Amino acid sequence: MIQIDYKDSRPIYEQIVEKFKNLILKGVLTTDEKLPSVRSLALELAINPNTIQKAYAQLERDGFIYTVKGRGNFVAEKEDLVMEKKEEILAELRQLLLMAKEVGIQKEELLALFQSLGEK
Amino acid sequence: MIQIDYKDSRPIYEQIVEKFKNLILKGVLTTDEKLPSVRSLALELAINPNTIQKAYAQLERDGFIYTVKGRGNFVAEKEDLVMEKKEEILAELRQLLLMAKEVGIQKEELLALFQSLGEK
DNA sequence: CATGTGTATTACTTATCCTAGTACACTTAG
DNA sequence: CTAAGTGTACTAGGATAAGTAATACACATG
Repeated sequence: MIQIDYKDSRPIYEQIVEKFKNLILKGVLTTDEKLPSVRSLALELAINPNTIQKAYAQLERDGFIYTVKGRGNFVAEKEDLVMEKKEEILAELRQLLLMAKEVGIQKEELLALFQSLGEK
Repeated sequence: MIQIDYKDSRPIYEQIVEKFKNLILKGVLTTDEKLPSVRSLALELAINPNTIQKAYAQLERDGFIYTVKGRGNFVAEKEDLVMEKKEEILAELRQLLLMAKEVGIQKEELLALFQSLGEK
């Protein structure tokens, strides 16, 4: 299901996070589906359970899965995922617009930027 | 002119960068004014010249100063500084707006955000 | 060409990150 | 209620990266 690439310089847990994100985004894993337990996956990949744990914790922070103690890890709703991403972007946008104002970027410049993107 | 705080956990070069940025933004150091040489400041602070060098390199990357080999480091024009900051913000904004589009944030939402900030 | 300037190379020390070992805590099936 | 499966916390070892220093090089100017 998941495979580690030791030629890849990125840490193992990061590779795992990415693979699961792909599986979820592509719909291979669907809402509320159970992920392999930390132990079973650790056994399968011949690595330490804590490394899987770290990957799962990351996936949870990013809103891709939810965890139930003693039961396992499950795929989160895609709706939630999108909403969360939206909120993130809007928050960043707010902050950036404030900075823009401080630096004296004119409203017209911003609106122009806006329009140019909308047209594509 | 500059002082190191050893209780501060941040690296020395970073403290120096910040102090000079403040001095420049507050106008204590004015355009084309010469900064202390790497050696003299290193001597004064009893640290290695390379650490000062690292700080100055950072300040140059950030557009706060410009360097002339064999002559020294000098305060950059404030105009340039602001322009650079502007470009940075606009670039980030462009990227963020693209992401917003990908996630399906509506034009109305963005415009509303714009307006709310403009009114303050 | 001597002195003051920035720069490059190298190495040492320290802090941070990744992974592992182990023990603990919760949930459910039987 | 206990056994087996689950996630979690704590600690420690090893590798990697970051900060600083020592030293030597290169450019500018009087």
